Amino acid sequence: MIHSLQLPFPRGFHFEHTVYSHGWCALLPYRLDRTALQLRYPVQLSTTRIAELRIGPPRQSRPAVTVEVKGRLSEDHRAQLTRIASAMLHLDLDLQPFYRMSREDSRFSWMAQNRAGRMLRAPSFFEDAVKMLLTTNCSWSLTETMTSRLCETFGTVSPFGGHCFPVPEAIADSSEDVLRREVKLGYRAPYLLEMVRRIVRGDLSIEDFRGSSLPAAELYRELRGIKGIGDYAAGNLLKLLGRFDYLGIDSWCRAKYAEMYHNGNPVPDSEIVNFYAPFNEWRGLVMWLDVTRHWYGEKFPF
DNA sequence: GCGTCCAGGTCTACC
DNA sequence: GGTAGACCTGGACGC
Repeated sequence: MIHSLQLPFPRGFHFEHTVYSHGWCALLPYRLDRTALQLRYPVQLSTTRIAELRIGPPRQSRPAVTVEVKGRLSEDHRAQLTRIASAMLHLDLDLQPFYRMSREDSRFSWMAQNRAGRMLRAPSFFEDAVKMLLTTNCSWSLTETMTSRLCETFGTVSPFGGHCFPVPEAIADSSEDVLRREVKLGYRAPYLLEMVRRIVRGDLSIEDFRGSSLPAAELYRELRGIKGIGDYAAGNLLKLLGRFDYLGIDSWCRAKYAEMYHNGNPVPDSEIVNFYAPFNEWRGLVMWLDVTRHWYGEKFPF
């Protein structure tokens, strides 16, 4: 049975630019119908019940958000799914101050004009953190493969196809050997295992990062305290929390910046940091949009 | 077919 | 606090 959800969309929301804001839409359990521009995601409502969220192109300026689930949908589950869809699209992020700032600089005013900057997230910060760990020191195709194998090995089978993203408990009961041999995480295996076991023990309240009022520097320090999360991963996880104080520079950003501003000649990170420093608390977002600007004029790569 | 390099890094030991 | 070296995987590339 198909149910529709009503979400509170902020002014200036852009569905397509949110979906394609970075690579998350290409990682399971997200499934993207590129022709219809419909994003699907299986949500485990209980041990025996799974719903599929379907977020589609705008109708009357608002994306159509529907849920397919066998049978009736309780009010509690409807509210839960509404919260999840809202969290995925990061609808509570106010980008108006960022757009006002970008309009003041002709080099970056396109960001406001394109309503860019809202980044797709996972339903949980746990999933964001795991996926970020799996982007470190490898090609994008390997990130896709590792994520798929993680879902297939530990996630519940969805009646709508594929698997759900695993809960920490499912991975915590496993072993480093399984994570290395079957999921092929390599040296990331002990990092993931330590993270999920800390969560299960109650030593790491990972979902508290979302909605935290702590200063960005404090959140950054906490994230760096998770094994396997370094400067790059912590900086980019902060972006998924709506904090853009850190750049999260990786080799791809480095190369793109060098190509855009130095004819491809490598520059030290300190120069990139200085270049975006005037944008203060928005500098991480300005950098990311700047180095991905060609996506908006040409074609999104995912 | 085989060896090497490296990609959307991080940790640890050492200085 | 700065840096060298080790670390998994898998695709690209040269031979």
